[in-house]
Amino acid sequence: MPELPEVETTRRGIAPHVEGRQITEVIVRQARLRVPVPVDMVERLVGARIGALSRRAKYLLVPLVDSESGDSVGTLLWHLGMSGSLRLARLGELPKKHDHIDLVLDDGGILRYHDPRRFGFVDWLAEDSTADPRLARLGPEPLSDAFDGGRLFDLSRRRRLAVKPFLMDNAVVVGVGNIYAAEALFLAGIDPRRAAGRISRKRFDRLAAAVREVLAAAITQGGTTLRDFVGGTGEPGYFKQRLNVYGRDGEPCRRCGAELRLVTLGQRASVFCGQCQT
DNA sequence: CCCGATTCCTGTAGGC
DNA sequence: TGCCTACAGGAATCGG
Repeated sequence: MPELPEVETTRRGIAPHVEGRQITEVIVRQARLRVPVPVDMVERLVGARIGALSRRAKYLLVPLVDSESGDSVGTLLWHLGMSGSLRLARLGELPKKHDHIDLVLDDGGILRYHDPRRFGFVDWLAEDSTADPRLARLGPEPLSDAFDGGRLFDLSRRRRLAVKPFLMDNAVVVGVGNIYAAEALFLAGIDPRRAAGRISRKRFDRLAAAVREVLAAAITQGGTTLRDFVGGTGEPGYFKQRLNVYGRDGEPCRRCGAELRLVTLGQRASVFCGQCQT
């Protein structure tokens, strides 16, 4: 499911094919997504040109400029939810079930949004996208210098929340969902149930490094495909075979052989090794 | 402020 | 075999 590495994989996959292209037609087959598709999105997009794609947290940002003047006309804020994917199709390629939105481009390409569970959305941001509250409240990018063990330590003092939901809080650090939180905690040797406020600075340094390591490795592998995630050019991600704990409860720990345990933290399944993670 | 619970959605897995 | 239920989960929101 799309966490940061999957969104980044999508961005890299589609960017070369959509940047600089003009949108000639927009087809919305299902407007009832997590956030309803803005009613005026079609008229705003048709004729506009796509600028340089970027990513913030798990959001894909698609800037649009006026084809004539080059002036910014706004930005699409796209979230893939848990089952969404954006991929390239060719003109004439028939939509399948759950292909909710097509952006038809002037070279015959189609940017096609597919989302069976409709937890994703696309919304319209006017000129100054940083003012949007969904972006303004976000913590630092995990692969930036602003994220480190010191930040985790400072924000966690006197907090009794378990470290796993703490790490998944977007105000702490963005882009870390259930899969990569579990994997990073395994790599750092930290029990996901441990209260965030009772973890040392040294162990948070290890955790921050583990978050960076697992996200960078997942991006290299094209993300994690559990069921149906595909990158921008339609290929699955290959990080699943590198997973140490996520989805492996009852199976042996790859490090020590102990049976991996399953607990619920913050209403999320959390798998860990009771031997390796303390 | 902190944190747990609830909500949205649908395909799939598991139980009986 | 087929029906039913539980579960998957990001993030906004609510309530204690």
